[in-house]
Order: sequence, then C-alpha cells, then structure tokens
Amino acid sequence: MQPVAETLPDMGNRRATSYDVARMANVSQSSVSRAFTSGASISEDVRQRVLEVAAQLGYQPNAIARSLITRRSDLIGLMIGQATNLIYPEVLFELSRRISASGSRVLLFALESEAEIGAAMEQLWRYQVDGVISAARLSAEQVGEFATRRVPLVLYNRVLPDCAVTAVSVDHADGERRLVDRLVKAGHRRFGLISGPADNAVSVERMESALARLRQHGLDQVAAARGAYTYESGGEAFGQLVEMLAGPPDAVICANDAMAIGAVDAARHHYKLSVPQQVSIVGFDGAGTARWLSYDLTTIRQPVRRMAEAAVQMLMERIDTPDMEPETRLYAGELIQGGSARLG
Amino acid sequence: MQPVAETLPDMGNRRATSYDVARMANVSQSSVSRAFTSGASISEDVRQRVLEVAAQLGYQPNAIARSLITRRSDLIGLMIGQATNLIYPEVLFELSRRISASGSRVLLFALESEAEIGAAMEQLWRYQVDGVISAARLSAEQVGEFATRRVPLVLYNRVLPDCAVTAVSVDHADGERRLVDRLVKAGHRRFGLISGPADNAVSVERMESALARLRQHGLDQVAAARGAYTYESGGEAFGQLVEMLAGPPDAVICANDAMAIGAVDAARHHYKLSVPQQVSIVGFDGAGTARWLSYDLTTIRQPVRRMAEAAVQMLMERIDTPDMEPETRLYAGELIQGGSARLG
DNA sequence: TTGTAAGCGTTATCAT
DNA sequence: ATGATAACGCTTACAA
Repeated sequence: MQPVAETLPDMGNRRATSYDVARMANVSQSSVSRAFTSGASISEDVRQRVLEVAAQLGYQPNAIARSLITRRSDLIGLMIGQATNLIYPEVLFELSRRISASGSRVLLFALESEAEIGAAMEQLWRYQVDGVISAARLSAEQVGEFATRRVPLVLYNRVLPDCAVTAVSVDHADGERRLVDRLVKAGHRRFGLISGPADNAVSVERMESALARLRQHGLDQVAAARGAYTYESGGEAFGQLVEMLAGPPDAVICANDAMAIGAVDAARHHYKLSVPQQVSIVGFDGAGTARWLSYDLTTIRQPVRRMAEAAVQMLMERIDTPDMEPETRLYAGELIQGGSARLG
Repeated sequence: MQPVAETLPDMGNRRATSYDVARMANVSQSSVSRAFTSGASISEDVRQRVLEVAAQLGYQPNAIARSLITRRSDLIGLMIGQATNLIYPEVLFELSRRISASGSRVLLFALESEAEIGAAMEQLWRYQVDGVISAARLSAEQVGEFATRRVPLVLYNRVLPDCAVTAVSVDHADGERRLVDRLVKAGHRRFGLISGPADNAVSVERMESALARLRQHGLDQVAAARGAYTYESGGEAFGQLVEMLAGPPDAVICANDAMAIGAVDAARHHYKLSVPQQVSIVGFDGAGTARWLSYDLTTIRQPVRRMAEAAVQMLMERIDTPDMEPETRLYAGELIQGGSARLG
C-alpha cells in the first residue's frame, strides 16, 4: 500500500467519483467500492483510509450508477390521490417513514385525478422502481400491467373485486356493521347515508355494507345523498337528506370523516340541530382532526401505523421473493365513541 | 431500412432494452434513443416503427441509465418535517404537483426529527438530485453543504438569518403586525402568546414580531406560553396563560393554526369561555381545516399555491443557471377575518 | 485481500 | 438521417 497522495485531483467542478477517491488513497477503484459495501472483503486498514479520503472529498457512492449494475434502484413508488381525504397525509407520512426505515427511498406521485395515473406509471417504469404502494384508484387493467412487468404492487385500502392483488385494507364492512348495529340499538330509525364519489370503490363498499346491515334490521327506507369526500360536500349532502326526508334524519352515516364533519357543522349551524341529541352523525377513518373537541366524531379508526407497517413489509417480501402469492390483509377498525352520535 | 423482424428477442424475463427494440425494428440502437428524444433528427418513418415495437415490448427508456450519462437525474429532493403542522400536507401536495408539472420527479423525505436530516442529505447526494426544496429545519451549516456541493436549494418558510439562501416565505412579521393592530383596535389589552418549539425559527419570528408590535402599542405585560405546534399543546398552553394571568386573557396569539384551534377548544370546553365574546384567539397559516365552521379561525392565510409555484420556479431556474444569486421572496398573507376573534 | 476488466442501458460524438 | 463507438460511475467476476 502506497502512502496517500498529496495532491487533490483536479475534478473541474464535477462531483468526486470512486476513481478520485482511489487515486488519492492510492488504492484501486474496486477497493473504494468495497469500502462502501458492508460485508465486502477488505482490510480494515484500507477501509479506514478510503473512508477518510472519501470524507475529505465529500464522496458518496452514486446510487444511480449503482442501481444500473445491481438492477435494484432501492426506489419505492408511492402513489396517492384524494388530497382531500383527511387521513391521507397521515398515511403518506407513515408509509414514507416505514419505507425509509427499510432502506429504500420514496418516489412520490401525488395525483390530482385518475387521468394522471397513466403518466405516473410510465415514470415508475422509467425509474426502475423496485416496487409500488398505491393509495390511488387503479383499474384492474392497470393492476395487470404491474403483474406483466413483474413490479411488486401493494394496494392501500383498495380491494379490487375479482382481481388477485396484494393489499392491506381496513375492514370497511365490519366497521359499518358495528356502527349501524349500535345506532339502531340506540333507537335511531330514520337513516341518511352520505356516500363519496360513485366511482370510488371504498365509498361504495362502505355504503353498501351499511345499507345491507340496515336492511337486516328491517330498515329499508334509507335516504342517500352523494358527496365528494370533502367537508363542503358533506354539509351540502346533509341538506339534501333533510329535504328528502322532509326533516332531519335520526342518524347520518358518512363514507369518511371530512364529510361527517361537514354534516355536523351543517346540522348545528345551518339547521340549528343539536348533535347528537337531535341527530347522530358518524364518519369513517378516525383522522386526527376528527378527535378535536368541537367535533369529537364517532367513527371507525383505521389502524394506520399497523397497516402502513404491513404494507411495506409485504412489499419488501415480494421484492425479495418475486413469486409470492397475492395476499390481502384486512384490519379491523377501532370504534371511537365520540360525542357526535348516540350509540346503544 | 429492413423489414421488421418476426421473432421476439429472448429476454429471459429481463426488461426490454433499447437493443431489444432496435433488433426487432431492424434499426440501430441509436435510432431507438432518438425516437424517444424530442427534437432529435430522425425520420418520421423510423420513429413510428420504433415506437410501435416499443409499445409491443412495453419498452420505456431507463431513466437511471439516462441520467448517468446526461448528469441530470430529473429528481428533485423534497424534505418536509413537522407532520403535525396542519398546512404541511397542503404544501407537500402543492409542491409535488408543481415539480411533476415541470417534468421532474419527487424524491420524498418526510422527517420526524431534525436528527434525520443528515441521513436524508446523504441520500440526496447519492441519488444525484438536481435540486432540493426543504420545509425542514436546516442549520446554516447544512445549508452550506448544499452550496459546497453546488446543489440548488430553495427553503420553504425558513429564512435563515445571516445566511444567503434562496427562499420563499410568507411575511410572518407583517402578518403578526396586522393581527396585533386589529386586536388592539378592538380594545383587547391583556394578551397571551402561544409560541411553538423554542428552536423553530418560524415560531420565533412570528412571536417576536407580535411581541414587538404589542410593545409599540404600549403593551409590554404579555403572558407567553410554549406549545409544540400541536392541537393538544395549544389547549395546554391556553391553560397556562389563564393561570399566569389569574384569569382569561382578552386575546391569544398563536404561532400556528393547530395550536389556535386547540386553544379555542380549551377555552370553550374546559373554561366555558365564549369565543370571541370573552376571549379572541388568532392563529397563523390558514389551513383548510381552520375554515371549518365550528372554529372559523381568524388567521393569516399563507398563499400556498403561489409560494409553491415560486419555489419550484426559482429552483428550476437555478438548476438551469447554477450561478444565480440567492433570492428571498416574501409573500404577504391574507388576513382571514373568522369568528374566533373580535377585530377592530 | 487486492487489482483488472467487463458489463449495466443509456446519450453524445463522430463518421458516413 | 443513420449507425458505430465511447463515455457515465458503479459492482462483480476473475486473476493474482
């Protein structure tokens, strides 16, 4: 081993490469590579010297070049839509944290509309992501493209009917059943439903589950209005329900928290109804804001941390073992007995 | 030009490369590259044929390999902390959208604590990001490292004193002055302040600006409590103010909306005070949730869209023109006269 | 343990 | 307009 060269290599403003480090440390370029690869066979002596020079030069291995040869980018694509849904920021942060913790980086696609999904997928392919977690509305065809390209995919809260796909989801049906049972038990009879967008599978499943359960209780005269998952639309939908029923409903079941909160405000401020004495309102998701005292929403809390942890773990497994079977994990939500509804 | 080859190349389960496409289209690999480069000199004939074969093979150019040679990753690092701050999800989505719109991808780092910034920066270097937008708390030293490495950086709502750096920020001082002036004009005299974390520059600037303005109005007996930017801490801090003043303050100025909302709830529900009749409470940021009817917060609305647009535009300029001068753009916030405070 | 050399999949340069 | 060929910065046999 030669002594360390005294002169700084001329890099003409370019970033330092492993060759620059090698030259200055008087070792071969491969030794530099090995110094940054845990478990590589390299003497402690050389490793130290390389690391020292690297620090001096501010050298960090180029992950782009690395993934070209290893065929692994350590990039996980994260697709998320519906910025309006209160729980999404929480989901996004939780997933992002878990992905970082498992040694990968997050390539984020925050989608405004479904129309953008195609373009996002194209970029996913181009950037050679190792896998993708999606909380956006993929069509069965789009899910199929992941399979064709053999890019592992985990859906978050999107269970596609008739489509074998790996997913984590809160048990929407179970949650709605529990809400309905408790509302009925408390004596509510005139029900109103506020659903989300018609093409949103989650909303559809939640609302159909609620409706089915109400029918089982012999209640089949249920008013239904459609919202857009937003606070404002929840208030408007509440107004529609009041018109349809020619008076306030006993209880309103909303497809998410944002609309439920909108409904609570509309009931209180526009219709001067007291919640929950005159009307019970329940939501779904258990977003942090739903716990604020002024709303204290009765809702089903999605176990976001556990779900995010599972999603990332399932994805990583499939990256390491490409031919695993699709698997769906359903998580029971926690019923949060807030002050926005009377439960029996 | 030869006819299209009939046999599919054997790719042994690997992704299609430009060579595979070239072989099948009976053209050179360079022609494939050109077909995907807008403005390259290639005949429409060949371009069509290449694109056709590419579609058949599901070929997309490998962005990783591309950036290795072009020395441009089209990757923008996005660092964001403080998931608790209500406005951050909005900022994140807005920045993400703008970055996508300008043809780059987002490498996301959602940080829980400042301790993670170092590790995130290391990954930024490794992935050769073209530039970074940060809404996390960087030290002057960390900002310096961006300069050393010549990686363009734009700070969002973080103006570092004595540190030339490109940034967009809402005019915190101006916003607080306007709030104070209007509160004083309405006759409030006993003031309480709820600040954020001591080491948070934004909070410090907002609170010091408010304090200075109060002094100019001859009010220098101001109670101050510290929160942690969260809803819960806002409520607790409100309690501390009541104790310190041996009674409720006339007006409470909070460093952000989440704490203001916490204070409103504490005032109403724990102290049975009517807001704004007995106590006025103002926040800062103008997050969507602050507009909800039950709070209807009086606050300064940060022009998120315009700020995000400016941040991305300034970053892109600096990526294209590396030696531009640092520049800070200050945006006046919009005073939202909600129902949580009496203004004069 | 260390060094040499061959890729990885592009774009860029230079002939033709 | 098209086709060879040389980078880009790394990892990984293989040789020493």
